[in-house]
Amino acid sequence: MLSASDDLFRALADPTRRALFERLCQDGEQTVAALTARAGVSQPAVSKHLAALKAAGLVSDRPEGRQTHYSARPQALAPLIDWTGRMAGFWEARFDALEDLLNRMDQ
Amino acid sequence: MLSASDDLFRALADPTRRALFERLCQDGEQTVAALTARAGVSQPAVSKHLAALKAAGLVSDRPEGRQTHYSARPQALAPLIDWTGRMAGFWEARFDALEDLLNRMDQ
DNA sequence: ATAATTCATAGCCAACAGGTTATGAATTCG
DNA sequence: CGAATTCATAACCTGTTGGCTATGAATTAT
Repeated sequence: MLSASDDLFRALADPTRRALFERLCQDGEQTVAALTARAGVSQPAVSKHLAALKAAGLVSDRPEGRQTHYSARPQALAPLIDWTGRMAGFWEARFDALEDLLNRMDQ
Repeated sequence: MLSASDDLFRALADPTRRALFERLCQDGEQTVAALTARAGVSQPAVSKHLAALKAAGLVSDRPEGRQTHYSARPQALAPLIDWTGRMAGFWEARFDALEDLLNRMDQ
């Protein structure tokens, strides 16, 4: 059962990758060089992380001359938001059921 | 910069672990044996996953005799929800700024 | 034309993650 | 007490991951 959002969860699991995505969300489009300058890892490492983010749909790239501009695609977070919502939803549902039960016991 | 929610993201990265958490959210408290029955992996594997989930605060355990009951703690998802909110927030802010700029250019 | 810049890919390596079987501790049943 | 059950831990193996350096392709600057 390989969900499509599997890539999403896995992509966000790495702190370096999350930091890259955060920067793109905050500051908008950036070149690889700009991202590398603050990433704390080598340029090839950054490129690989960006490839992973792209595979998960979290970023898109815009080649222009010899540089590549990357930008965030926060829409890609939707499955994650859905999932957390479902989990919280299940929780509420079970909580409501308990409340119901307690109410009935009260009578 | 090792964030506390690092464990959280990493814990949710594994599909087997997510499935365990989902089951606990849906069906409530479960023993290790019950979880193992549907996990598709061995009992020790399940125990290890549960330990990881517990380390991330996603589940709590309740030892009772020779069995251990696990249950979900969806509150632990809060940092994740916060984070996605911030990312979307940054996005909106930048979007609004762009809209603003376009409006001003329009005049 | 030559040199420099920007990025992606290849190749390598150490560390980690997820799986297994084996085992042991604690509890419960006969 | 002895046997069986339930779970966690240990020991081990393998594939993956994240990092690096080296390199090459493509573009831009001199």
